[in-house]
This record gives sequence, structure tokens and C-alpha cells, in this order.
Amino acid sequence: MDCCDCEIKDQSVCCALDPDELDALERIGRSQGYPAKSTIFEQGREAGFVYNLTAGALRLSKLLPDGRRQVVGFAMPGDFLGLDFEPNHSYTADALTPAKLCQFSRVGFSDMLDDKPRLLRRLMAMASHELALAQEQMVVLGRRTAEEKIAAFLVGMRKRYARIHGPSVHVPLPMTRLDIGDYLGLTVETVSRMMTRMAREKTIVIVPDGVRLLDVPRLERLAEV
Amino acid sequence: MDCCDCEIKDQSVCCALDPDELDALERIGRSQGYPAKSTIFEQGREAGFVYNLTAGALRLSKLLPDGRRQVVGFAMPGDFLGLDFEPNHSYTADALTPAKLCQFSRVGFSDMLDDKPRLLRRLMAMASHELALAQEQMVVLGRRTAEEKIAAFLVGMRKRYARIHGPSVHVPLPMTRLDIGDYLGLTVETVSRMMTRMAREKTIVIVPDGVRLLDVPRLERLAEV
DNA sequence: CGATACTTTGACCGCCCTCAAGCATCGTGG
DNA sequence: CCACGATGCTTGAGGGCGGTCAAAGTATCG
Repeated sequence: MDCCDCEIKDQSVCCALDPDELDALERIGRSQGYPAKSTIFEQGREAGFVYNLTAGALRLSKLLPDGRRQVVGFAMPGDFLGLDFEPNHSYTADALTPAKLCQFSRVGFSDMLDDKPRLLRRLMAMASHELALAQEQMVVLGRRTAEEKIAAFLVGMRKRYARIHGPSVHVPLPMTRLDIGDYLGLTVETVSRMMTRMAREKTIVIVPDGVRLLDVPRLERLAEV
Repeated sequence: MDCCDCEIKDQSVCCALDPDELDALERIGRSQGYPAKSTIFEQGREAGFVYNLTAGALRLSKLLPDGRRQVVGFAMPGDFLGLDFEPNHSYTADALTPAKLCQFSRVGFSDMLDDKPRLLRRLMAMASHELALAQEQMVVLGRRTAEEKIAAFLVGMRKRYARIHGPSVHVPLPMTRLDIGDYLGLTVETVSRMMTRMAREKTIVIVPDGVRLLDVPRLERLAEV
């Protein structure tokens, strides 16, 4: 694990740290790979670690006792897991693709926060941003139609990939239709129907690993604030 | 404005501060009253201040261009507004009852955060908690039926009042049915119908300023995680 | 008291869910 | 290399929950 050589250190919490502080961080953490479909941690379990995702994509989901599921987010490289400093995980994190995470013991990381106010500021900024995204997602879940939900999802995913790989109309979708449905409060069938319809109307093209956006303005109009 | 005498200083950000630090806070802020139905700040406007609610209740809502509305939360005494450090407000805050808020210039408050790490830690904890609540609300919006939504709302409101006034089966509802609907992703009519039904089934009693919960276990079962 | 805003109730409808079946795509082992 | 089972995706038919529209009832406040 070499934080100074990390590809996405400028996108993650680490960007708040000097080289020598990165060294300190390196000492309390370790990088670990996870295969696709593996679980990083489970809802309800004790939260002994916090994580920084450096490669791959994760699904963050909450399960109701009767099996209904709500996906509360998808994590991408640079995202930090464990912003909620509660003793138990409030959701499950699963790898959608092979993933790499830096993991830090909660207490060690928390001690470090006391020493490095810039790190805390950075984490606070990330939490604020997450909160804003969560509130935006509330609008999507509460007040948008199925078509608008899909549009908002695709535009949102495009924006997130743009931060990492630069803007492109090609949007990879590592999650299944079921995952998308559970994220948007829809069923698989509705997600599939809507995407097929958008493809028929030449708004998007469905490709093996995701979609290609043909009519971005139309999608943005459907998703607009 | 006398922070040391503040009734809810133990519930709000301020609890992270020593008496002399409270003095410093007092110098950069001022307390202000707002009448019911007045607007504290509006979605999209420049965010020049952050606020600490000390009395009353607020509605925090996002408006879509076509008039659809999503209430992203209700603020109660002790809640902090402006955790999202973005330059513009992402939602509108309206007073549901006469309200009192301490207001601080964003830059002044931000400078203070750099000096007082304990204040920042406290704010971070509040942001984390807000994020957890927002994710819980996603489950409600995305995966629960109308009846479950109402139950979750009532149980949640009861819990919040308990933090301030102690536990009670009497739950005041300062917001309208329309507000509740916009919070839960329902229409006024559905909210009204569900509450009338719950009253008919003797699960609740509707009183002038809110509800009285008769069958808390049943409501908690409906709302359970 | 009259205007206004909020709540309730009823009738009807449509969006999305449910259930069911068929198709496509993989990874695996014989 | 192909058979196959598993997983995921698509499509169709039908139904129900919650939305829409309309109107009457009820606080609230000048």
C-alpha cells in the first residue's frame, strides 16, 4: 500500500493530507482486494473499520425484515464508507465488480481525526455532499415518475463517471436492473420496460455493459431539478 | 442573546463548547424570531448564514419547476441548518410555528470551526446522524406502503419529541396534511384517508394539534426496520 | 361573520406492480 | 466443446394501490 502513488488520492479523503501525513495514514491502514459479488460489511454488524474505495464499484443497501430492499447508494472510487460514526453498520456493502479498498480501524482513524483538523474538514465536506445527494434522491423517490427516475439515474451516473474518467456518453452500469429498481423504488420489470422504451425512442442505446446516451438534453430535461 | 442560558444548548452544536467559547460564539451570531409561515431562507438563494434552531419547528422543502414539492425534513429545536456548505441553499426553510434561530455568518462560523476542533467534531457527528436519517427516509419513500409511511412518520415524530420533552403518546403535528404528504411521497387525500382509517381502527386519535398514539406497538411493527 | 385555508370523503382512473413465461448470457463441468 | 443450470433481462396480461378530480365539511382569523 503506497498512498503517495494512489491513483485516486486527489479524489478521496486523502487529498487533505501532506506526504508525511499520508505516511501516518498508511501505517494505520491496509489495502485489500474484494472479488465481485463479495460482501465488504453487513447491515447490523459491528463497524470496526472505515473504508476508502480506490477501485471498483459497490452497492450500499438496506434490507427490510420481509425482504424488501432499498439501495441507498452506489460507491465509486474515491468514496468513503463509514461517515456515519455509529457503532453498527446501517447498510450492507457489496462489491459489484472486483474492488479495492483501504481499510482503517475506526478508533485509529478517529484518533487521527483529532490530530489532523484538515482531514476532519475534508471528511465533513464529504459528509455534507453525501447529505445533499441523499436529499436530492428523496425528491427522486418521492416525487418523480418512473421515466424521470430512470433519466435522473442515468444522468447522475454519467456525472459521477465524468469526475473520474472525464465526460462521455458511454455510461457503464455494473449493477443489475434489480439493483437499479431497488435504488429508484421501482420493480425490475418497470426499469426494463422504461429502458427498452427509451432505446426504442432513440434516447439511449443499450450496450452489453451499460448504456450509451444519445439524447442527453432530453434526459436532463426529464431529470431537471 | 445569552448562550449560557440557552434552554437547548445541550441538544445543539453548542454543547461542544466551554463557557468562554460560547462567549466567542455569541459575538459572531445573533438570535432572531420568525413568525409562523415566514421563510427563513429560500432554495437557490446565496447561503450567507448558518442557523441553529432554538425554538419552534421548520419545514425544509425542495420545489420542482413544475410545482411538485418534496419535504426533505422537519427541523426541531437543537437542529442545525447549513450543514451542507454549498454556496447556495439547496432547499427552502419555512417556519411552521413561531420560531427562534441563532444565526451566524458562514465565514465567521467557518473560521471558528478552524479554531475549535471539538465544534467541528460535534458538527460532523450531527451531519453523520442527518445522513443516517436521510438514508432511512429513502427506505420509507422507496419501499413502504402508504400505511407504513404514515406509521413510520408518527413513530419518528414521537421519537424526536421524546428527545426534547420526554416520551409521550401525544404527538403534536405543527405541519399540514399536505406537508406530511410531501414528506412521504403521498397526496393530501391519501394522508387524510390513512389517518382517518387508523383512527377508526383505534390505532390513533386525531386531536386538534396533532395525534395521540393508542397502539404504539402496532405502529412500530408497521414502521419497523 | 365572511373569507380563506385546511381536512375529509367519494367516485373514478391510471401508473406501476404482480404474476407468468420466454429469451439471452454466462460460467462450469462432463 | 457443448450441455446445462443459474442468473439476469425482456415482454405480456391483468389487477390494485394510490393519484386525480370534485365537492362538502371545518377550523382559523381578520
